[in-house]
Amino acid sequence: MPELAEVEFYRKVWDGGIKQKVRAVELHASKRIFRGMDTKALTQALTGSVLVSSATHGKQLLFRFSKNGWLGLHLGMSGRLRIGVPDEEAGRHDHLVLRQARQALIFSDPRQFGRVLFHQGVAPPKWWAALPPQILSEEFTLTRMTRFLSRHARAPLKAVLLTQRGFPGIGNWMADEVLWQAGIAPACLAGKLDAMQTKRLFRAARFVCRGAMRTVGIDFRDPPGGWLYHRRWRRGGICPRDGAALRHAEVGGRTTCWCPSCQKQGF
DNA sequence: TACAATGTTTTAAG
DNA sequence: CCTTAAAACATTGT
Repeated sequence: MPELAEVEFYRKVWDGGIKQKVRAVELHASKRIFRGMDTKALTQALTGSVLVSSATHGKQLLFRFSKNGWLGLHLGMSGRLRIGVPDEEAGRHDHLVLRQARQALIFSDPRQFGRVLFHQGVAPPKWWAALPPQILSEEFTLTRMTRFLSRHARAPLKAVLLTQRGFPGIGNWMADEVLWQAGIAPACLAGKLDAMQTKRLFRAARFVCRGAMRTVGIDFRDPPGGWLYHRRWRRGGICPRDGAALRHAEVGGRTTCWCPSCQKQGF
């Protein structure tokens, strides 16, 4: 499920536990979300520590704890964060539970495509520091985006937009939304855009991120009215802009929805 | 039953 | 070494 704005929403869910001590850590150590990490070290370090702050970067979540603990989470396809009562019994998919006096912070992920990372140190983990510029930041420039497109010139734009090194936070529905708002077909190759289309893509990427953050990112409400989002799931949907029948097909390895009449192939 | 699901990683091929 | 495409991952729901 979670893309940029959904991740931001879930971050705020756990913020209810800020400034409070973690009394106990419960986790399903053998589950895939803990692959390659030391769950004993995580348990040891977080037990008795205090949740200090949280941040998101694209689809990445980082929770900072006292005693130099840094908990990184990725929600994958089906992950979500929620708050439970302090002694809530962990369900089958509740793979990580941080128990505090007033509530339990719960990470559940049925499909386990998500991931848990843990780092102990004064500085933030290096994988966090190495993340590419966020789309809504100053460092995400037209020049940078253009360079990224040219490096993937022979791939369809849909696939390029899903690449987290270039467009951190963009997922399946946001990629379709960006392309629809830019008026460019998803199968158009990234190297085929002219300067005007490139600029439209850049503006659409930022506009969609901002609009999602101001709606989904606040309280999980739907994205702004008039967006493709509201029509893309049903078969038989029509384009909000010109009323043409929307098309669905697999592009760049993912189910894709677009308007064949107002989204143009490059030349 | 079989397939698809708002995602990444690994593997293989070009 | 770089880019691209496809399969794999685990579970649920249609």
